[in-house]
Amino acid sequence: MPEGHIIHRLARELRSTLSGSPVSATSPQGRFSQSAALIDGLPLRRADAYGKYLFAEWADSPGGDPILHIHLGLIGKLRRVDPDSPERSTIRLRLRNPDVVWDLTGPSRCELVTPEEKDEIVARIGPDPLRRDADPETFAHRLGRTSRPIGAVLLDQGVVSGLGNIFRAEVLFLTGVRPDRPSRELTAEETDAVWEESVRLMKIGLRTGRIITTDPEEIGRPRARMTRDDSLYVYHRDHCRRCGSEIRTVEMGGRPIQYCPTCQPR
DNA sequence: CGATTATGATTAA
DNA sequence: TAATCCTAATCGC
Repeated sequence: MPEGHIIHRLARELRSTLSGSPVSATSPQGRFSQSAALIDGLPLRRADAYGKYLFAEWADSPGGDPILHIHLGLIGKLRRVDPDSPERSTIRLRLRNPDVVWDLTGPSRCELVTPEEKDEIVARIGPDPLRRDADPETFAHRLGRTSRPIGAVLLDQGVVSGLGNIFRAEVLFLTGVRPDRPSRELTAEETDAVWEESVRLMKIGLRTGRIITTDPEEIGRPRARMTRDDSLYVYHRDHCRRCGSEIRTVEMGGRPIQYCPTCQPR
């Protein structure tokens, strides 16, 4: 159940824990056995995140270097587990080196791709606020091209990649934009603000490993000591964390989004 | 113990 | 829009 910041953290952790020695790859569940065999015993060359898409590239393969593409979807998990933990039947992929074990369960995508296929995937998705090479102008351009509500557009990974249901609600709260505003009718200032808030919030997520969008000054305690009730303004709340107004929920982009009718005027 | 829910996205209709 | 995929924690009875 991750948004982009979690995928970036996973890429970083895969790099730091799996580099340096050959990695064994197995599929206790069986569904990925054939592909796992193709990367079994290879060294990790690199691991990167683009939005919610994770790529692990392997070296020294006789048949061209394969790239493992993972997308966790809504329920997928990639977690570091105790090296002695049992091989449960839901583990699609287990990666192991002399020190650590990683288990992948419930992914919506787990496949080997070629470098060309990876490039196609990356080319298809919009800029990722967590990447240095992200281009805000591409984001602005794609926002201006559609009349769909901004709330739906922020979930469209072809427009901006890495935002999920929590970040989109909180970004719109912090920029004072109602989710039902037609995307192309946002002012240039609002569009800039939506991008900048996405960058700022996701960086905090990357640093802390949690989605924390509230201002520590406003809340009166540091982020490290915030409870669930402190950390968000509108997502899954009954009342606005800032003004106390009753939060409204509407369906947008196929999923519920919350907003504050007071802090987010039309 | 079955139903529901969850930070997602693709495919079909 | 709806159906579908996949897992696991939590909820309601």
